Amino acid sequence: MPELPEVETVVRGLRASLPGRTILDVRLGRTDFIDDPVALGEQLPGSRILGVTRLGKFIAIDLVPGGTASHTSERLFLIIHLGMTGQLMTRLASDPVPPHTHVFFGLDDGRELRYTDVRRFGRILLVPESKIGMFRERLGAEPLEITLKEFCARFSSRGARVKALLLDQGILRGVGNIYADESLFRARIHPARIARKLTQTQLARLHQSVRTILTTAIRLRGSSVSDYVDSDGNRGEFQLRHRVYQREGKPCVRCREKIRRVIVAGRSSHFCPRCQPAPRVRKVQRRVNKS
DNA sequence: AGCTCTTCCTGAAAGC
DNA sequence: TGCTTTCAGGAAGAGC
Repeated sequence: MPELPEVETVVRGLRASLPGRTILDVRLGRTDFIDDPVALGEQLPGSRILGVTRLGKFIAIDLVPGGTASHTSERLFLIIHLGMTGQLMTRLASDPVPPHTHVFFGLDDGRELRYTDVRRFGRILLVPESKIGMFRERLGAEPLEITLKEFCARFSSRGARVKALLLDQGILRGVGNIYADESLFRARIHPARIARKLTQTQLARLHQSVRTILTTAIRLRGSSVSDYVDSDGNRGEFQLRHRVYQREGKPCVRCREKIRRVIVAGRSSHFCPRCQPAPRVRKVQRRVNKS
């Protein structure tokens, strides 16, 4: 599923071929995941693409309005979240259309930017430049930019499980289930540990592990475990390097113990019980029946 | 306030 | 074999 490395790979692909193009038209299929579908058709045709950037797991396409709205409108950001099964690809308008393709942006070079999403957990919205600051403020820090000091500040005061905090987009933006589990394994921290009980050494290890895992995953163009493909339709390769994610019952690469899966923060969490020791639980007094 | 659980959706895979 | 059930997950919203 698309997390930071996958979204970064898509963004790099789009950045290579979209800037300078003009959106000619917008065609919509199902729209229940689009904040304001009417606005897409009204505001996008005629607009020119300036650039493509990533904000956490969001793709931001920077546009200059050029259509009927150009005399009033400021710059605009087309924001796309891929959810779980979303795919954003450029194709020739004449290419066959895969099922569950719900949005088509016709371009001035004979191609289309297409959004396909089986489960429609994704999201599409338009944000005017004047409000992009507000949008950005609700997101946490970029995991590849945050300093150790700031990282510790965001974790060491919290009573939630470390896994829940890694997934919280208001703390770090871009980490999802795969990279949370892989980072925790690398840092040798159990996903159910309470964040404020982690030592400085453990937090430092986690900070560095998140960076290492994400950087490596970007280099391998993301993890393709189900539907993920990049903007050219190619799969990633980081799934071949997964140490715990979806490896339940298989031997730990470090100690051979069987990888386990438990639910933490409502999410499947994969870990090695030997390398990532469980948090100490106050033993419940067990009353022994004496008679 | 802070944290966890539930809900949305579909198709693949497991279960019977 | 074929039908039914379960499971996956991002993030909003409900619940505790």
